Parts: sequence; structure tokens; C-alpha cells
Amino acid sequence: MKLSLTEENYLKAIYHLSDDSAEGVSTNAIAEELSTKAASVSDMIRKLSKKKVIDYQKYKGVQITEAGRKIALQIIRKHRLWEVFLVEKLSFNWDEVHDVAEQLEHIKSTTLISRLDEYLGFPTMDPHGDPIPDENGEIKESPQLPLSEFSENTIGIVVKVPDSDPSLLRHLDKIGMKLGSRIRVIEKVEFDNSALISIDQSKELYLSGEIAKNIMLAIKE
Amino acid sequence: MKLSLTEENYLKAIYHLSDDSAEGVSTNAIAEELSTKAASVSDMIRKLSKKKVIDYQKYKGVQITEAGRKIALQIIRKHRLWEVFLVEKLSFNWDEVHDVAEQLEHIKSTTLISRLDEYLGFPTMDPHGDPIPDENGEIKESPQLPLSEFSENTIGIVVKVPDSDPSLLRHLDKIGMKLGSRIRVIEKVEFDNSALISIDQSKELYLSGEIAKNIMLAIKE
DNA sequence: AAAATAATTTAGATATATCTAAAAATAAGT
DNA sequence: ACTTATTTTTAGATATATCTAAATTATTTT
Repeated sequence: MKLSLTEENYLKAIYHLSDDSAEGVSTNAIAEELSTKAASVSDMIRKLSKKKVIDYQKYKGVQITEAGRKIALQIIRKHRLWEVFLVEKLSFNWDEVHDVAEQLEHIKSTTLISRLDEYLGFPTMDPHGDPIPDENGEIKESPQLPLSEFSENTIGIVVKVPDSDPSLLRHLDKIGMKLGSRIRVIEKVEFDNSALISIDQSKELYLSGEIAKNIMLAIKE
Repeated sequence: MKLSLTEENYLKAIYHLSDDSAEGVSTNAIAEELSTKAASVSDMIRKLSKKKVIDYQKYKGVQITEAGRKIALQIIRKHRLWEVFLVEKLSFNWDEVHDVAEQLEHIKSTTLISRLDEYLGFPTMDPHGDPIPDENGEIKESPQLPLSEFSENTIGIVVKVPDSDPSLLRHLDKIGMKLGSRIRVIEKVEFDNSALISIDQSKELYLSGEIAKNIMLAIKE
């Protein structure tokens, strides 16, 4: 199955939006996600439907097919492997990699991506903690909870932060919180849902409830 | 200056064809190079001319401008740096890298390319021995001659082979001749212009005049 | 230098990806 | 259930990149 760059981006958007609800994905939601107009989405939907990567009935929203899901996962695999490369090998900060990875994910070469995977030591998650699907599209997710729901005196490893908000990523970078950081919740403040935490057994600071809700931790202890 | 992927490919083709002669580059030559039709080239030429990356008068062929040359050299820089990456880091054979590099060269990010350059140790030539332009488009070329013109008992380092012919590249790979190989011309055969050579002070073999003409060596001794 | 040949450009089509504005279908409010 | 509002689709345009066929310009041959 050969898809154009644009078709790949649509399919990826539809895959991501499918996670949010079991319902079909609406035309407007896709338009919003891709910063385009509903009319353009309608056109593309018909094309993708003809290629059997989505199911579609007029006015009923779309659902990704198994074939489409496989393709989307391979694009996501490439995106995340390139992100690991950029951060680990080229010393990018994890808040700088998204735009470049967005381009690199469309490079066509199965040899390239399997060699890259090997070169990086077969990583299982990208620098934001998102899991990297394998060649068959399988994902191994570890059990995780938002920091805000951790109780006092428990420890977790940062495994996921939203990669969509640069200002949050910059802030986390500033306080020294990264993927893999060991977080201990020392004290929870009832009044504003903030929490006193320690990062990597050294720095202690208060984290607002708003931020805590966005940090996913793998349960450690 | 922002160019589309297609515009970049046209400009690169025009740059390469400009080397061959001091004359302007003909429409047909560009069409041939890009496996397209003269009519399409005519259209694109007008576009590139409007963007001031080439000079053009109807029916008179095109000449690349200084601005165009700078852009072409940056694309070539990216192409060759990626080739080094593929061969040195991902263990590609040097006859496998062209198609992938052809895609990677269009990734837009100055940070990416300067970090990649640093990561690779600021290489001066790609795996085929072609020089890598610096950020300013400067090229440092070392003095070189085809193997066929070396006299008996002289030594040279393989610095360049045509990257356009996979069958030649595969053959060179098979006989163990690579970029950087130390070649000694032991004996020249007058009858067919072949030559007895040694590769890296070990393997000895006869090389046809046809192949010898295509191997560029830097003069060593 | 006129005729033949080759190269190049234009005119008109097609395919992709997008848009705005209008029409049609669905969902929501009373 | 009927009107209103929202969502989605269609119709018609625009821009890019391509093509074929015809017209035009340049070059070569005799």
C-alpha cells in the first residue's frame, strides 16, 4: 500500500483520534487536528476509504481498519525511533524533536528503520515516554498513573508527558524532570492539589496540580 | 528562500549539469536527468527563474545564479552527510545509500544538519569520495586522477567512484575496493589498458581499463 | 539560403490537495 | 414534532506538478 505524505498524515491523525473514544472519528475533529477545513477532510476521507485503510459512511464518521492501523503504527514507530536518535545521538532536547521527527517519519525504507532500531539498541519508548511499536505493530505498555493520583511516599518513574505543549516541556526541562526521572511524592497539599516531590533523589520542589495531572509515572514502589 | 521538494530536485539537477560544461544547461538535458518531459521542464524553469535561483532566456538554456548555487550546495551537503551516517553508523553498503539519502536530503532543519555534521566528526567526503561542502558552500577538493592514468609502481587512495551505477559499485564491493583503499599499480597491460593492482597491501588482481577509468585516486606516492 | 531536423515553448488536460460558499443531513432545544 | 443550530458534504475555484500534441524558434544539412 502506497500512501502520499498527506495521506499518511491524515491516517496518523485518525489513528490518534481513535484512541480518545470508541466512536467513529468526526470530520470536524480531523480538520481541527490537522488545522485544515472540513471540506478538505471530506475529500481525503473518500480517498482513504477507497484504499481500505478506513471505513466510512457519509455523515457517520470514520473508523480505522486493521490495515490502516498497521500502517499508522509503522509511521508512529518511525517517528518515535527518530526522536530517540535525535535526543540520544544528536543531543537534541526532548522539546525540540517533534517537528524534525514529523518530517523524518515519512522517509521510505524498511532497511533504514530496522538498522536504526538496532543502532539505538531496540528502545521501547521515545523521549516523551510513549511506547515504540515493533515491526508488527505490537505495543508493550507498562502500567502507569498521573503523578496527581500518586499518594504520599510512593515512587514512580516518569514515562510519559504530552509532547504537544512546548511551554510545558521547557518548564520540565528547567526543573530537571526528564523521561526516566525517579519521582517521590513527599507530601500532597489538599488546598490546591499541588505536591511536594523530589526528582532523582536530590532536588525537592512543589508541583502544581495542573502540571501533576499531565505527568504519567510508572508505578515503582 | 523556500523551495518545494520538486524545485529542490530541479535545482540540484541543474547544478550537477552545470559542471559538465560552461554553457547554459539545455531543457532537454534537464528532462533527461530527471526522467521527465521537456514541457514540464519549461514550466519549472520559469518558476525557478522568478525565484532568482537561475537565469533564463527563452530558447537559450539556463544558468544557475550564485543564490541558486548556494542552495544546491546545501542540499548536496545534506545528501552526503546522510550518506556518511548511513554507511558509518548504520552499516549500509556504499551502493545502497543513494535512494535513502535522496529522501533525507530534503529534511528541513539547520540544527539537525549541524548536529549531524558534528556527530559524524565533520567528515570532508562522502562514502563515494565526493567532497562535502561546508555550511557556507565551500568545497575543498584534493588533487586526483583516474586509476587508468597512474603509471606503474605508484600508489593512490580511492577518493571517488561514480555513485550512479549500482552494478559497478557492487563489483567494487565484491573485490574489496572501498573509499580510502590504498591502491598500488603493479603493472599496466598495454594490449587492453587493464592493470594489475593491489588493494590495501594484500589482494592482487587485474582491473579492466573500463573500470580503471572510473576510479579516481588521490596521488599518494 | 532554403529545406529539413531538432529543441523548446505554449496550449490545453489530468491528478492531487487545498479552499470558500452553498446545499444537505443530522443533532439539539423548546 | 418542529424549528434552529451544527455538522458534513458537494460544487466550483485555485495552485502545483505533471503530461500530450501542436506551434514556434534554433540549428543543421545540402
